Amino acid sequence: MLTLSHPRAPDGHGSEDCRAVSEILSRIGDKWTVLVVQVLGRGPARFSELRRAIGGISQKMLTTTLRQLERDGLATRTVYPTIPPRVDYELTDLGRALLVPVNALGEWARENRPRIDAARRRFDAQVEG
Amino acid sequence: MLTLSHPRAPDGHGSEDCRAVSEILSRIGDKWTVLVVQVLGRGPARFSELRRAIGGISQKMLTTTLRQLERDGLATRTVYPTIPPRVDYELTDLGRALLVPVNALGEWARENRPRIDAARRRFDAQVEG
DNA sequence: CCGTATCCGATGAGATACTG
DNA sequence: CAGTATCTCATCGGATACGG
Repeated sequence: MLTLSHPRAPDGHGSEDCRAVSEILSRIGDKWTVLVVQVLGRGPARFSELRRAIGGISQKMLTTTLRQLERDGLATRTVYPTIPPRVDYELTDLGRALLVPVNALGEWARENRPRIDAARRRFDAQVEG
Repeated sequence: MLTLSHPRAPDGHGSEDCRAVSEILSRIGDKWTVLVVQVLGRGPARFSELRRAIGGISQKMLTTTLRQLERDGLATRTVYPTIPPRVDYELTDLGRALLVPVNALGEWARENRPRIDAARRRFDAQVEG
């Protein structure tokens, strides 16, 4: 199932795969996407709930981020034509699947953040000196 | 014990952790960082090798990306004062550790890209219609 | 309540030219 | 070969105002 046309890569990662990682990361690596996905990971939520749960996000960016998630099939948008209007957002199966590797990365970030911070301080001290 | 339904965060992820994911993703979610990390994952390489291995990166961006990796303690920079000069870059243990969750995300991207593309086509068709 | 439209500053990133 | 400096353009994201 896995074609290994390139003998170079250590364990089956072709260079197309590298581009794939890069693209998905550029896609979800913006300021708000993963935060929204993680909040939605706790269950469906409406617009204003999301906005409150994520502190500091502007209305514009929340809308934009949610539209992108919808477009990519990671979340669904359900409109209840009541007055006042109510809109629910919910992760799709695809969105929930994404949460797995994202949380793995989160775990890594949480564990290694002190090391990164220390490295930065060392580097900046060197440069300044 | 954990319930599967609505209530709280599934397994002990506080909101600080969410921010941590977000920050690390914003850090490595730029256009070139993961590509460079993945190439370095195959072993040490010098500047021009990296540049060739990654097609399309400008000299400026490669330098910038490598400096950030160095600053964050993810890669080392070794200068050989020969003529012409030679500079080797290599992943640190921290950098290699990062490769694990990044590759997991890459695996997800590779597996689900067709689904994302299909969702996008559906969405765009709707909007246009 | 849930958006869209617009303006604007900050950052990202390519092209090019120059140095040790 | 490896890197810096500068210019330029595109995109990101916040603030604000308005509409259904």
